Order: sequence, then C-alpha cells, then structure tokens
Amino acid sequence: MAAYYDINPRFYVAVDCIIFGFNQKGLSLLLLKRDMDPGRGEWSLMGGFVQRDESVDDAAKRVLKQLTGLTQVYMEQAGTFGEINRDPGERVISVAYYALINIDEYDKESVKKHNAYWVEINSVPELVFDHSQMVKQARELMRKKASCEPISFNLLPKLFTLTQLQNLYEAIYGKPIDKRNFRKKVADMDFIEKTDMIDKTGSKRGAYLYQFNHTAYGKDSKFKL
Amino acid sequence: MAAYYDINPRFYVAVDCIIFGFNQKGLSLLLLKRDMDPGRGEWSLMGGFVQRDESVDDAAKRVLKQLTGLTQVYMEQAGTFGEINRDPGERVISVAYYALINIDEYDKESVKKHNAYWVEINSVPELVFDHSQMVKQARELMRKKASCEPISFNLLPKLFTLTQLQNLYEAIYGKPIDKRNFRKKVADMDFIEKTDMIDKTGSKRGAYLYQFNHTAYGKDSKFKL
DNA sequence: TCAAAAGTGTTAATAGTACACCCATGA
DNA sequence: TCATGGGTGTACTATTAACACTTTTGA
Repeated sequence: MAAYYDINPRFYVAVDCIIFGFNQKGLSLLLLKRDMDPGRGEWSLMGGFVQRDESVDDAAKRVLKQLTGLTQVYMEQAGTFGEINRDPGERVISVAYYALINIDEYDKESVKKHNAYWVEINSVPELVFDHSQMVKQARELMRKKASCEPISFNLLPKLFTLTQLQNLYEAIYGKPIDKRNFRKKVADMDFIEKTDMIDKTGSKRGAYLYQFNHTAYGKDSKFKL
Repeated sequence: MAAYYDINPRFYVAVDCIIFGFNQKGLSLLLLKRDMDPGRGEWSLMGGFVQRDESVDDAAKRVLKQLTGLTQVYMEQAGTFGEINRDPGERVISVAYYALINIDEYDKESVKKHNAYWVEINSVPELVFDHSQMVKQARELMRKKASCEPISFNLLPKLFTLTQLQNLYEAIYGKPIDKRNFRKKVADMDFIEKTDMIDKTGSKRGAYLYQFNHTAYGKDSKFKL
C-alpha cells in the first residue's frame, strides 16, 4: 500500500495572505518589501510554507499571526495556485487566503520588523510571482462575499458610524453609494444595532455609533449591502 | 538560497473531482466504488496525485480525462483540503474541483473499468475521507455560480428544450420554479436562442429546441436564473 | 378521447434607485 | 457665522412572485 503514495512526487506547499485593512483613506493591503531571494526588493504578499504539524488553514493563521500578532482573524481561501513555474526558485504550490483585520489593532513592531507596509488598494504595485493575480481573485471573492454576508465588520472597530460603514462599502465596490438608500437598508437589519454612544472624532456634530450583533444575526437573516 | 526551500517539508498533493451530470432524473455525481486501499469498498470521488510535469489545474483535467475520456470540460476549483489526517494513509493535501459534463457524452468503457457509477445527488452515500465535505462545498459554489453565470449549459446537450433547462435549475436549486416566470427570464436573454427544430422525445406535442450562443454572450450580458 | 407535456399574460408585492434639504457643532 | 459631516422621506422604476387555462398529439 505504501507504493500507492510513494510513486508520486511531493511538493512544497505555501500559503500566501492577502491582508485587507480599512481606514479613512479606504481599503489597503499589508504588503512586504522582500529582503530576501527570490524576488528581493520586490513587493509580495506575506507567505510561508506549510509544515508537517499543521493543517493548511492553520499554516495560514500562523503566517498571519507571525506578521500581525493577531489570532482569531476572519480568513477565507481565495484559491490554490499551482502553475509549474509560478515560483522561479522551486516548484511551490500555494494556497491563497484573504484576511480581514481591523487596521488599528495589530503588532506594529512585528510589521516593521518584517518590512511590511500598508498600501492603498488602488495603488498596489506589481507583485512578485503570481501574487497580483491572487490579489485580484481575492478582491473579487471578498466583494461578492461582503455583499451578501456580514464579513465586512471585521474591517471595522466594534463601534462604528454609518458613515464609516458606507465608506467601507464604497471602497469595496469602488463606487459611490447613495447615503439615504444605504441607511434605509441598514435600518432594516436588526442585527446592526444603534447604540446611544456618539463618536465625535469624525465630525463636530458627532455621529451615533453602531455595532454588529453576532447573536442576533442568524442564518435566516437577510444581508445585502 | 536553496536553504530557503529545503528546510520545509514537502507533501503529496492530490486533486479530487466532483463530476456533475444531469438527466431526466436530475443531477448526479460520478462516483467510484474504491477497489483499493485506503478506503476499499467505500465510495469516493475520482482523484489522483499531482505530478511534476503538470500544474494543479492540469492534473485535475488529466484525472477527469482518465475517467471520462473528456477534454475541454468546464471545471472550477472548489477549495483545498489540508487537514493533517484527512487521508489516513499518508499526509495528502487535496485540491477539489467540480466539473460539469454532458451525461450522454463520455467514455462508458472507461467509467466501467474504473468501477464508477452515476449516483443521484440526493442519494449520495457517505464518502471516504473528507469527500462528502468537498461535495457539499462544490454544490454550493456551483449553485451560486450557475445562478449568475451561464455555466449550466455544460450539463445539457447543445440543443435543449426549455423544460430541460428548467428541470436542470430546479435540480440545482432543489426547489420548483414557476414555468411562466422562468420562460419570461429566458426570453429576455438574447443569447439563449430558439431554433426552428423540435424535440419529440420528451412529449407527444414536441418542444422547440434552444441553444446557448457563446458569441452573443458578452461580459456585459445579464444572466440570472 | 384522454393523458401528458408545451406554451402563454396579467397583476400584486417587493426591492432598488434617484434625488435635496435641514441640523448640530467647533473652530 | 460658517464649514463640515450627520441625518432624514418620497416618488419612480425594475424585478420578482403568484397564479390557470388552452394547445397539440400519440397511444
């Protein structure tokens, strides 16, 4: 039975992370300026190799934690990239994941140490290997998912204003949204709760803070933004 | 630089195919009754190991061709499965693909030789390893994609009746669809063309045959069924 | 003649889109 | 006092959903 497996080749398997963050300026990706070969000096995604003692999903979590210090992050597979020469150094099969993190909560020391920077999503330079393609694919998947499932809240602080939420969706879709229509939809979703707290950092008048209630959101809930 | 790679382990990488077919009775999957270990006697997806001289996508195409004799088949990744013990025999990382084929056009000899059978999708037994999970995931992805992109025509003959098309969507969604509403939508899509041919096999009266016009379908076309 | 599938329109409900002004506040 | 972002409602359009009968023909 051993032969059943042994006659086949084995491959390095990597994970690469498309890390989304959101701030006033819009969506950004956390990218590395590589200080090692292959691809030295070029921009790339944060990646790493799958190890024996971890699942592929766990490898992605580990790699993300390595860079950001974060655990419990929302991640989704964005596809597996297996072209023979995608990595010029060696044959590597890579599984891409996208992660949505709160841009205010991560280990800045670690990011600095890794030579990583936030890059606005519309100014992302050409990346090494097939990483640009991974980004493109991840963006599309994220957009689709964010339109019908409440994953976008992972990019916001626990308490957020409706303007922030709208800005986020404008960044995700890359186009403006009508304020009144947007707020009407939000008002129809009971699991996006208005609090009695007010944020004064964004405006003089102040805006009500809202929160996403995970418990109130059931699988029967409708979400469409 | 070699060390950059060498310190990492390598893995067997497999592909597994969720092969959809459609006939009068609805959607079916082409499944193998395994005559080899591991999992002898159990039902499984058709799979195979990625080789050095092929991309992962190409491996999936090769494996599909091996079983069905078909090339040029519509295939999509359904996800990568990388749990440590998902295959009890050895650590194998598997990339799942779903394929949509015309159930009337495949190599029946080859299928017989591989001990493969069409199983109605609602009667699929428990499968080996994590294959049941792969099927579940593939079904959901396929459903979503079929609802907004014209991939379903891969499951039909070139010429089909509207009843066939409707039955197909009822099978995909697992629920009945109103005939008049369905036909109204189809009529609005110029790239689903009525021919002057009539199919008499499905009814005494006969029904017009339609065809999907790939050329007429552009990326600006709207598709929603 | 009848069983079985093909074909055909209208109405109601819902969801989506377009659009402009007043409010509260700190500088 | 004024610049800035916060907040609100209505009319129109498009899409979706519900619903029943006539036609054709081979057995």
